[in-house]
Amino acid sequence: MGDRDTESPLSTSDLHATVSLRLARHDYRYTRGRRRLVEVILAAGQPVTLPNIVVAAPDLAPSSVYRNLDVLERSGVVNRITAGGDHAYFEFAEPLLSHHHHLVCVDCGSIEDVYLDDELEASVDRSLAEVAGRAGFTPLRHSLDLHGRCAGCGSG
Amino acid sequence: MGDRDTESPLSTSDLHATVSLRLARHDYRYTRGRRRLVEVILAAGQPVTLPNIVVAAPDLAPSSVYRNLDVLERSGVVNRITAGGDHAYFEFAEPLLSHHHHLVCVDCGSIEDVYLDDELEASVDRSLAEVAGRAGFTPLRHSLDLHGRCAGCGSG
DNA sequence: GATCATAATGAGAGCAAGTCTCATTCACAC
DNA sequence: GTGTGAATGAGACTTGCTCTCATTATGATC
Repeated sequence: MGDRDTESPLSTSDLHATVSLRLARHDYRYTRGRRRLVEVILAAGQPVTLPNIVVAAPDLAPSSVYRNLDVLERSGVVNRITAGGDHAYFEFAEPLLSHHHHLVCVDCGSIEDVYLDDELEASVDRSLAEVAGRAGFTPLRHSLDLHGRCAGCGSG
Repeated sequence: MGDRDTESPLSTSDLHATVSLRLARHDYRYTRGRRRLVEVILAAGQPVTLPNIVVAAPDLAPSSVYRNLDVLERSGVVNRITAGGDHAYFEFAEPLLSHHHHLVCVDCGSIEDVYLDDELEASVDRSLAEVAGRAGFTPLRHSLDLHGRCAGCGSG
C-alpha cells in the first residue's frame, strides 16, 4: 500500500501536471473538458456533487462530467465519497490533497474536511492493519468520518 | 429458529422486547412484517441488503421492507451503511450490536464487521470531538471503515 | 370477544442519480 | 496537414428507492 510521499498541497500548474501524468499513466488524455473539471473541483475547495459542478460550469455536459469523474477516480486523481445523501461527492485524492477526514451533516448532507494529528492516524492504521490481517483482508485506505449536525443546521 | 451465537449482546427475546419498546417510543407498531424483518437481519449476522432480505424472506414485499427499514432506522434500531455499491446495507444499531467498524471490499462490495480496542476508540472520539468543536459541529456518531480487497477477491 | 379509529401493507406507478448509445468532434502521433 | 482512435454530448435507458392509494391488520376501548 503506501506511497509515503508527503507532498504539500500543489500549485495550480503543478496540479495540472500531476493530473496529466496520472491520466497518461492510464492511457487517458487530458482534454479541455477534464481540465475544466479539475479546475472546478480545485476552485470549490471542498467536496463537490455533480449539481455543484454543473452550476459552476454550465457548459460541461452532465454525462461527460460523470464519465470524466469516473476516469479521474480510476486514475487516482479524485475520490468518490458516498455519504448517503442524494448525490456522491468528489474531491482530490490523497497525494493531491493531504490526508484528512469529513464532518458529514445528517440534516443537509454537507461535507467539510477536517485534519487529525499524525499520531492518531498512525494508531488507527496500526489497529486496522492488525484486524485486516486476521481477516485476510488487503487494506487500501481507511475512511474516518464524523456524522452529526453542522453549525448551520444547529441542534434543531 | 433461534440462533444464539451471534455477536449480539442480546438474546432473541430481549431483542424483540427492545425493538418493540423503541418503536413504541416513536409511536410505531411492532407488526408481524417488522418482526420478520428483524429476525432476518438477526439471522444474517452481518450487514444485509434489500436483495438479501427478500431472498431470505420472499413473502416480504420490497416496498414494505424499504419502508420498515426506514422506520427501524428512525427508531434507532437499525443503521444504514452506504458504502458506494449498488445497494445500501443495514445492520442493528449500537446498543443492539456492540460498537464496531467495517471492512469494505472495493471489488465485490461485501461488508464485514470488525472490532477495535476501546482505548483506540476513545482516542478517536476525543480527537473528533475536539475538531468538531472548532467547527461548531454537533457530533452524533463516527464511522471508521477500512476499504480494500476481501479474502475472496484477493489482491488481484 | 366485538367495535372502531388509525396505522401498516403491497402492488405498481413514479422519481432521479447515474450509465449507456452512437453519431460527431477533438487530441495526439506521424 | 492527415489519419486514427479516443472523447464528447444529447438523450434514451437502467435501477435503487420512494410514493400512492385502496385494502388489511393492529391495538385501544368497551
